[in-house]
Amino acid sequence: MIEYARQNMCDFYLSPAQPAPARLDDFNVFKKGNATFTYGNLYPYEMYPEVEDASNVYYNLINFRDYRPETDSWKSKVVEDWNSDETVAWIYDCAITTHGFNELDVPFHNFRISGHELKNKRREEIVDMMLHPHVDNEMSRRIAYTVFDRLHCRLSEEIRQQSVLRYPEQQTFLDLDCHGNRGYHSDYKPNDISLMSAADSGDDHEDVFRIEPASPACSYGSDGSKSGDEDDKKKPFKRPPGRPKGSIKKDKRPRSVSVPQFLRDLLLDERFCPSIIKWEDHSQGKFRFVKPDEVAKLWGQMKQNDNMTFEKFSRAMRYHYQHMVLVSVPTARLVYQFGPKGPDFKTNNPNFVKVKSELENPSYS
DNA sequence: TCCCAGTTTCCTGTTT
DNA sequence: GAAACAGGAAACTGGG
Repeated sequence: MIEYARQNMCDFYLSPAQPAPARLDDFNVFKKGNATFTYGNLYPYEMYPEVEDASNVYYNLINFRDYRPETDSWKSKVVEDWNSDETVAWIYDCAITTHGFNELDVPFHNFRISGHELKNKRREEIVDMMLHPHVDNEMSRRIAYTVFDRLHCRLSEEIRQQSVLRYPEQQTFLDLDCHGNRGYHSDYKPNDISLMSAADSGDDHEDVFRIEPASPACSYGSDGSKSGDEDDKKKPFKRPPGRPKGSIKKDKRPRSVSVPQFLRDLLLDERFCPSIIKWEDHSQGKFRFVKPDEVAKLWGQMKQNDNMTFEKFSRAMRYHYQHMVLVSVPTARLVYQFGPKGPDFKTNNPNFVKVKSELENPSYS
């Protein structure tokens, strides 16, 4: 039916030569007179009770006119090299084919951009692009999050493949795929590459965390000096403070995400908020660690550092007090606050509180 | 080469 | 007493 509408009705009633308002009128006339059945099939009322006119269908049909997902050339290219057609085709494959979203809910025309532009979009920018006046905001946000995640999974995979080609003997955090993280035994799947997006430089630390306690080359005392006396042999290996020497320099990569950005990303991600971290007072940027060790573990996972603890992580957080990126919240334990120089943490749904319609239609969440 | 920002580790002391 | 917090110190990295 959709195909029929796209190929016939749309072409007939929505001539490209006509100005948009006229075409919308035509479509409404068409809908009222003849095509209620079609309209009902495109937007089943039980799923979209808020849809009361044909404009939604109209706008999306318009989108289809501009959009021809015929190409699959994106499959053999890196995101960076996609042209606008390939970007749109990938969006279709990702959102519709793979994740089963309704094709009429995706404003494809907003995604007629190059892969280079797409990969530089932030999560909220993707959300903005996905928003459409005639599509439910929560639905758009859900699609956008899916698209964003899949995009960064793909980018991660591209980097991983390049990394394997360049350093086949080395294992980096990028070996963590999008469906589970090697060595991470938790219910949480930190597959949101936004959390890792710019963390490529983190793999410079990979050697850091591979120091074996028995390694003669690493027999440093706690004061950082070499020592080989009996006491040190008895004591378990104690890593000296700071980053050990010997990290291999590689290609220049973007600087890692900072601790405040990492926290912000967790708080804006439904998979982590409110299960392990949540907003205490979103208007003030206050948040609470629900499972501080899990957050630290995620940070360590991202940094390829199995030794990360909340104690160390919180020290990194406290470092940001001095620049007012974070501010302390006295008296409240495990509660911190973004400062005036902190990252943008705006969201219209802190802690992902279910809206009424979602509660009434749990199958749609 | 130097400096700075950011991070990690260790540590001591304080507060809850 | 344990956990959380605060912050100094040192060592390191990447970037300007």
